[in-house]
Amino acid sequence: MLNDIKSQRSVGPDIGSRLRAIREQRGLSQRELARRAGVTNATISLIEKNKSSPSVSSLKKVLDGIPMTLAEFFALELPPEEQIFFRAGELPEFTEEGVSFRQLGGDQSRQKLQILRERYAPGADTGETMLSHESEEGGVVLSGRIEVTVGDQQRVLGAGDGYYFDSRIPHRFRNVGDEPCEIISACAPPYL
Amino acid sequence: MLNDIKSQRSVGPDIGSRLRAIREQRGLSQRELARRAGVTNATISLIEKNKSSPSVSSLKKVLDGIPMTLAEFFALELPPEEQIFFRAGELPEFTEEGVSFRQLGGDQSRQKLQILRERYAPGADTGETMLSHESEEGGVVLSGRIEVTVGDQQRVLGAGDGYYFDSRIPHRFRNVGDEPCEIISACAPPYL
DNA sequence: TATCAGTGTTTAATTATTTCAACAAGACCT
DNA sequence: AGGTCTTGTTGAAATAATTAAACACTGATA
Repeated sequence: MLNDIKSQRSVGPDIGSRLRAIREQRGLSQRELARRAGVTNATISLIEKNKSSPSVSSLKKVLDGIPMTLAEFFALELPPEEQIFFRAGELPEFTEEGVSFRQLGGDQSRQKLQILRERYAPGADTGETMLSHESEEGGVVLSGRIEVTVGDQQRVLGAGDGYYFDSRIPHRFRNVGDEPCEIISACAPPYL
Repeated sequence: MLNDIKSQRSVGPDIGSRLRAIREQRGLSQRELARRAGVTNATISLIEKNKSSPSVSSLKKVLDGIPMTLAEFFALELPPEEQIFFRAGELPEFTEEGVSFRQLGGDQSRQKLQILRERYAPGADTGETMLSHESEEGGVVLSGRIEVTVGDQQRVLGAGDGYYFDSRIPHRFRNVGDEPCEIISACAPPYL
């Protein structure tokens, strides 16, 4: 390599910008992060400028100083949005306090399976009293961001992320973003 | 480094085992993967035996030959107990003749509900012999176009369209477009 | 048996990364 | 102004990763 790793063959993902963004977001200087990570500040500088592609073990040391796992770090490169085109559906729609449901298959009372296309307006919430029913349910987030609480676990899911749990565990959905969140979910047996 | 990266300071996560497991699962030899990735077989061997910690750019090259993203690779951390949340790249994937399935919720044999993200390559087909099983199933098309045959009914669905039927009725899915088709589907009880 | 094609491993040479140390620019204080 | 912090960057030396080529092993075939 001469000077810039990109001068060769545009090799390597843009690790540098991501690391810099994360570091700056946490208010750490290159030297401070280097100290916590047990590397030199030069290493941080070179990585951030994409002048070297760190070994996995080096990158792990750096991330330990943040701290952040390798999985979390690389998860940030996931597709920004799902490319989905919707045409006007024939699905019946039920709206209630910022949450709209459109359901596949007309009569849910005679079905084993309930499939919904859910839309949460910004700030919409299934409510402070947690939901709980005799089912199992799961879903995939299409767009937006939603905070899912299941028992004592809580995470914010984005496009492409999913969930699956026993519906008897108290749960709650809340759109914590500033844009609507769309989910395709399934529940068996149906929850009315 | 002297001989073994672990002789130094037990540095680095166990990248080697993970890479080896993935490679063997796909039925690739070290040399074949090396050829696809544009590296030498020695590199693969050393990485798998944790005798070298690959640079991120090298690891990316290797994963491109599988193919798999860095995020997916590092997201492959085994569920400690019951897994509720799934990151986008984290879902286990099964591919067969142009159709790939990624499933929410690890163990389908103990679940009431099976939720899949399905991807049909252009021309992919569930087969001339119609499917039939004791379930009910439905889904929503995210992108692409797919011809769905259920009993004596047949339709081509596009993005946003959906379906729901009794799985005992013989059915078949076929990508009649020239681009991949993605579907989120659900089935209860699971069809193995 | 001999041979061929495949596998994974190992060593020396090459190439890349990391360190050590110095440098330049900016902010802040006296 | 001059100090004195801090910041991020860069060059030469030290260290680690990658390659190229050979090795040893397995199973299939003639």
